[in-house]
Amino acid sequence: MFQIDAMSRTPMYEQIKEQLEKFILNGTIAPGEQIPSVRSLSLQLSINPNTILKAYSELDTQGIIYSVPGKGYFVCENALDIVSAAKYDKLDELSAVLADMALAGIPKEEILQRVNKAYTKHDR
Amino acid sequence: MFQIDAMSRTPMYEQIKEQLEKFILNGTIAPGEQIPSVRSLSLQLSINPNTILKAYSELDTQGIIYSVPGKGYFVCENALDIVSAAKYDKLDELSAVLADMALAGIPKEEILQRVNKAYTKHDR
Amino acid sequence: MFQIDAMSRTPMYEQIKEQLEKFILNGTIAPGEQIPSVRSLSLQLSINPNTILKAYSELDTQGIIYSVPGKGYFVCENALDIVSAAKYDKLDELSAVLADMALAGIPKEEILQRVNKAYTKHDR
Amino acid sequence: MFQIDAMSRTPMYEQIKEQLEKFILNGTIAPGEQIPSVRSLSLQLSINPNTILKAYSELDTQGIIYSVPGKGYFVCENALDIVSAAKYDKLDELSAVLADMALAGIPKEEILQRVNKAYTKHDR
DNA sequence: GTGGTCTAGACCACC
DNA sequence: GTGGTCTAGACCACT
Repeated sequence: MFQIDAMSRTPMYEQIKEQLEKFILNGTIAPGEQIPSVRSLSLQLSINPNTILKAYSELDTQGIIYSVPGKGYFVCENALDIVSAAKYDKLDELSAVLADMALAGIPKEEILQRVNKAYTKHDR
Repeated sequence: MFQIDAMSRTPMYEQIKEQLEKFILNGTIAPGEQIPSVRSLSLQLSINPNTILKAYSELDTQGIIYSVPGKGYFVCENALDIVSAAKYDKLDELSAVLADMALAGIPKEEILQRVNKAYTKHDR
Repeated sequence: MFQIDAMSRTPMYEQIKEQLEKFILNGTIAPGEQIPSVRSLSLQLSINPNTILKAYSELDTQGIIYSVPGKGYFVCENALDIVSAAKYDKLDELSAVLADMALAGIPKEEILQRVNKAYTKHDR
Repeated sequence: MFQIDAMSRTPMYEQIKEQLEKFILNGTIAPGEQIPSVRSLSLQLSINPNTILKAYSELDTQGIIYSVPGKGYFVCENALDIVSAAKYDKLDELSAVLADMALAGIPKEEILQRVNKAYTKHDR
């Protein structure tokens, strides 16, 4: 389920956060559901438990998951809203990237094609 | 001309690189032209000269600028092509971001609006 | 009667202890009276019996309740005094919190209002 | 300056957070000022650097301090507001404690005396 | 079994 | 020198 690239320059704990957010968005993990325990995921990915814990506790701080000590981590009921809102916050960043690309002479059609691809994939 | 945000988590030398690339793309600095010296820029931004040097030498490695010992740094003739090509390489990254946003339920119109804005600004 | 919040970061057994102490203070449960059995309470709250047992045995150690093997747990005669004394011990902690709030610029009136509210509610 | 009680049940990193917030509130450390480096504080308190880092990065997340990699941690300009707001959020918790104490028969005068003490100390 | 705190030590990036 | 990531392993509290 989870897949980590240890060579990537984006930290492992960030990769875990991103993937879990993705799983929440696409419904692989539903609100209220329990997520893999720190230990089990650390074994599965052959990663140190502390790394998993860091990812989980940051998601906890953001209100996306919550911990029940002795039982495990669970997805918050309003997790979907929070994750979506976070993505909205990245729109300005997107605008900056687009402006760069426009400046670099990347044709508008190239961009639009990518947009369409992203949104038709979602329709399925 | 250059502006650095010390609070940002993107390294200062990266910020310098990005800004210089932008200046090359929008024609503020033309190919063959000399760019600010390491010392002058370090004074202007009150930044350690080593930080400027790191940015410049990476741009040098990429073939975007070149150094003439004793005179300074100059923009390569084919700098524009190289910078543009680098932006093209970021298209796949863009696709990934777009897919995320589609999944997050951000309306396609919102994206298209941003695309149009970026490209009309460029028309000027 | 008892209500447990599994999402809270305060342990369940602590919540049970606090609630039972509250019931003793406000007279819902009188000294000498029997309290819910470990098994029945565990069923009612859908909680592991060990959790209930831990709460009860700590209250036992404190001299607030006592167990009669084969019959159940009962409230000690002097339970009220012991619980009250425990609350007195928290006064210093309260002072520290108040000092913090004073430092944070919370107006004294705001505090006094809360004090009055707590004590008028008690008059009822 | 900082003092940690390793025996306390409140985690060391929490103690560090609390003390730093206190220093910000009482003006010992002003907004914009640099705070002790992770390493220096770890040496001074004979505590592992990771423990300091955990405290600092949580304060970073809360927007109370910010890090400039390679330079150190600094107090945010609006740190005072954020810390004060956090204390306000604890008012409801205070109300609950007060209600408990009222129920326990602690005389109102005892409470008022503590309130006055906290607020006259602040007047100095 | 679960999460959570802490330690000791390594390595990297940035300044 | 600074912060930041990651590992390995210990110990505690909760269920």
